[in-house]
Amino acid sequence: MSASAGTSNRRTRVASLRLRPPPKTEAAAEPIARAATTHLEQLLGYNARRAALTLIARFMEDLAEHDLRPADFSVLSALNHHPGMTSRQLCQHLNILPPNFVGLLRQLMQKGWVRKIPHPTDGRAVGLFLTPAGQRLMTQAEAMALQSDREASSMLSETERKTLIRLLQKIYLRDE
Amino acid sequence: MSASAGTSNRRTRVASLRLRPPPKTEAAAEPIARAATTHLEQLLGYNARRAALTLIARFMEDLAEHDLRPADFSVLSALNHHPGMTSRQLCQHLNILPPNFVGLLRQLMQKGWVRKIPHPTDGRAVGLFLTPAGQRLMTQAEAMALQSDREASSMLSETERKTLIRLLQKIYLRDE
DNA sequence: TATTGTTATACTCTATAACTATA
DNA sequence: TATAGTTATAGAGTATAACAATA
Repeated sequence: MSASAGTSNRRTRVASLRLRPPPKTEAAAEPIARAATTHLEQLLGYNARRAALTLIARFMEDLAEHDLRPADFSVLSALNHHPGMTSRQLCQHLNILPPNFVGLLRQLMQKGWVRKIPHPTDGRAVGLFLTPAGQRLMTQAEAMALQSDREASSMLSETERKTLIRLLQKIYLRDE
Repeated sequence: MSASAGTSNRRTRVASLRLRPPPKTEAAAEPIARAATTHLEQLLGYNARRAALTLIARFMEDLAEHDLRPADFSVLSALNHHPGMTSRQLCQHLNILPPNFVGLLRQLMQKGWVRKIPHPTDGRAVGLFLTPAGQRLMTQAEAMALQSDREASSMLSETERKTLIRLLQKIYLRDE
């Protein structure tokens, strides 16, 4: 999402060009703002993306206070609940390509949140574990994530929230 | 989304490492696959993103047959229904940063789908219009988009689909 | 021969600063 | 002084090919 998404929410003040004769009815400059996306709004994919970007933008702001990005959070959360996963396992379950995981993991280790422990019998594999500092971080970060997510969707009732999650899962769980 | 998302949907065959003593109950290698994301699945943002990626992956495949990417489609669709919009207007309403729009527009013009018409009185502004070829393309592409979106969400009833769109819009329309 | 982890690399998307020409 | 459009550039995120060490 572009930076302007978060900051330039005011309406455009650019005058309509009227390069064509204006329609009979009063279609001024302003209505274009809504109408321009009207056709896209029929698409479920478009709506899901817009909502996801709205929710995630909020989530990312809050994560940044912990010096984390979404991928970091996903990895640390997985290790928090399933210590000892290997790089390969994490990549498969979080849909990260192994070459892209190398740098990510290096950062998490440099920050002192993750450590490697070689597998006792398989010299290729290395188990990944949160350090005590990593565990403390995730206790905070996971609570924050839950709260952040709730606040960003505070316009929904509890029933609506549950319905929404159920329908969204119906879409993507089909794929697995 | 990584390429593996579309192709490597089979279950992992990597054995669990068991670097720690296994829990009392039978926690084998396989259950990790589901459990690893269990905590994320409570988050609306996570679910919206997963669903959006699923829907959009399908959409992108179909778009590619027309040599289009999502941003191209958005721009052409806006121009299809609102001819004469300026670059600035398109950028604001589709949330594209002007510098990133330059190359995108250049491609659309090279492909013969869009043309510029200078504003008669404002020398800075240029109106954008679909060419006849661009109009023919979008007649096909928009029909395809609707069908693609329907098919990718065919596991939902018509009522569920409408509910889902309504709830998603409730989230992101708050922002505008 | 297959798998784990890695390096190098490239492409797309997104972002900022700063320029030009017009108003 | 402000706006429309542009250039150059940088940073994420994501992708592929190929390698060394180990099984």
